[in-house]
Amino acid sequence: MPELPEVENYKIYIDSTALHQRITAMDCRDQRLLKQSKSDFDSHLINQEFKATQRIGKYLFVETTGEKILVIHFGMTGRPNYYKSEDDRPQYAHIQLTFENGFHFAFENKRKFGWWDLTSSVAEFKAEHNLSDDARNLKLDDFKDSLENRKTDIKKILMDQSVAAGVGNWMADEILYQAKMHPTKKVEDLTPEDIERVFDCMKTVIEVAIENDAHYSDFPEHFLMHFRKEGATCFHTGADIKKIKVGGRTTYFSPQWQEL
DNA sequence: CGTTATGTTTCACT
DNA sequence: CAGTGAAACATAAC
Repeated sequence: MPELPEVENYKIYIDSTALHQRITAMDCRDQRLLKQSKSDFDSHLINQEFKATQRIGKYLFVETTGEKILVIHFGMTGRPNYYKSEDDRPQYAHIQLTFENGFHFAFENKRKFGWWDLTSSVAEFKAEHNLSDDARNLKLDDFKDSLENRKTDIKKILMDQSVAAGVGNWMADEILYQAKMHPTKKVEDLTPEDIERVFDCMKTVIEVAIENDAHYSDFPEHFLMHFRKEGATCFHTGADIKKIKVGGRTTYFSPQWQEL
C-alpha cells in the first residue's frame, strides 16, 4: 500500500536488514517486473552489496558497491521482505535476492504494477521521470511555482509526481480533508493563503503518517483515514462521507466540511 | 460475473 | 509545445 510514508517505512526496513551483504543470486519469476534485461541485473548486482538507500517520493534508490543504482517502485501492491529460509518465500515474492549469509530479500508484488530498474544517477533518473523534490522536503516556493498556470482540480495536482513526489490517492484525500478543501476545487481559484494551507497540511499528514509508521489505525482520530469508506460519517460534522471520482480515482470527502 | 483496488505510462486531443 | 483526460497495464479479492 505504498505512498510516501509506506515507502519511507520500507526504506527503514531495508536499511536495517539488507545492507552490506554480498548478493549471491537473483531470481525473477516474471520478466515484466524488470525494466532492464535479467542479465543486466545479474551483472550489476551479483557479487555486489547494498550500500545505502535514498527515497524520492514513492521511488526507492539502492546504492550498491557496483556502478549502478537499483531503482525500486512498489506499484500499488508492493513491499519488501527479508527472511531466512527459502521455505518462507512469500507467494508474491516475484523477485528474490539471496545474500551470502543465506538470507533472502524479496520484492513482493501481488498486482505486478511495481518494477525494478537500474540507473547511473539518481539526479538523472529524477529528471527523466519528471519527479519533483520529495514532498517531505519540498519548499513552499517550489510548490507555489508548480501550481502556476495549472487549471485542473487540486486533488489531481497533489497527486502529480512532478508537483509533490510521494503524494498518492489516500494522502491527497487526507491532505484536503485537513485543509477543509473540496477535491475538485480548481487550482486557479486558490488564494495564496489557500495554497499555503494545503502545503502545511501536506507536511503535517506526511509527518504524522511517518511518526505512526504508516499504520493507519494509529493515526489521530480526526484523520479522514478512519472514515475513508462508504457509510462513514465525518468526525467534525457528523454528515455522511461522500465518494466520488476525481481524475479516475476514488475520492472520499466531507461535503460541508470541504467546501468548493 | 462484475466491480474495485493505495500507481505509472502512454496516447490522443485541445 | 504544454496541459489534460482517458485508457492501458496485471491480478486478486469481494
